[in-house]
Amino acid sequence: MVDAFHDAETVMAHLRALRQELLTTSMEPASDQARSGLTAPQIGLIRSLVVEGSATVTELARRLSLSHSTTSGIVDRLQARGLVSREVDASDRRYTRVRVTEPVQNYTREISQGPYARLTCALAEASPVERKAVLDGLETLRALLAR
Amino acid sequence: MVDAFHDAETVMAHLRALRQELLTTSMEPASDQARSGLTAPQIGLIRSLVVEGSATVTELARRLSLSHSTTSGIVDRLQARGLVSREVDASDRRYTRVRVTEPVQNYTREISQGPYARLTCALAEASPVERKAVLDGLETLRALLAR
DNA sequence: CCTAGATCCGTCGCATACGACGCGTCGTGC
DNA sequence: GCACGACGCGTCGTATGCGACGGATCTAGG
Repeated sequence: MVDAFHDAETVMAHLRALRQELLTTSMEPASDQARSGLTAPQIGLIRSLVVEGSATVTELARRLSLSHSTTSGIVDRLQARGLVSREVDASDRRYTRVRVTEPVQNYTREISQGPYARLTCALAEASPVERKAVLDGLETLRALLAR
Repeated sequence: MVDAFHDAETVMAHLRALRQELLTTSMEPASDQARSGLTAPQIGLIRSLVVEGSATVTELARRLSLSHSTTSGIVDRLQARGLVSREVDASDRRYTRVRVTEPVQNYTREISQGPYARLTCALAEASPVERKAVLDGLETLRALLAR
């Protein structure tokens, strides 16, 4: 039991540090993201629209594992910049389809290597054993919490 | 290298989901935290003060792996509730020592099993192999990013 | 003594992130 | 037809989280 407590602290410290490195500090200097002034969540949302197609706000929230209100706020700011658009569905007026505007559609293909360049590079240089350890660890942790 | 890209998406999805489950939704129904109305970061800060002793704002930020401004904000809200106090150091007036107020000092000992009860329980029920997988995975991921 | 640098702190603006609430819209049952 | 629940959406209030800035304070060098 004492070990579990200590391990919990260790896990939380790891997760906090990872979050900082990947979600907020994920933008490398002189990268596309830094130049465009977009944040990681914003790029993730645009990428989802380009790769998986346009969707409603609730669908986007599900894709990004975010709440509906958070997603709505991100769409707000992207819409204010003219990067995405909202259109009310004609057949069912409850739905609002979110689309990427045309100029972005093309540009995004170039940077579509993803907002997680830092993480992607790190994983590319990792050995198969290391990669497996990372994925197994995260899957195991989530499985433990789901019990 | 396409694999690295796919793995990066998987890792990010895991981290997002874990963050939601542990950092924000970590408060179980009818737990001490839910009753007190405190958030996980707030409890973590108080716990650090009780377990590791009073400290300055910068020291607290280092302990919690947070930025100084974020930590200052958390202290602000705890101070507004009368749970912690700020005292200017007499010898060096630049420093502000943050302390837990007396009523909290005693109460906190009871709930000092940690704000991560959910995670602690999950780890306690995990097999040694599972625990090792979790810790190895997180350590490997951080080592990869530090390269 | 006193200027320069270093250090700590608080604050600001912004972007996430959540739950709760209310509004409009669609289907269903009466 | 029509009330009523279900659903999607936007908004509000609040908390976290960051970088950047400026103010106050100590310390070292002249």
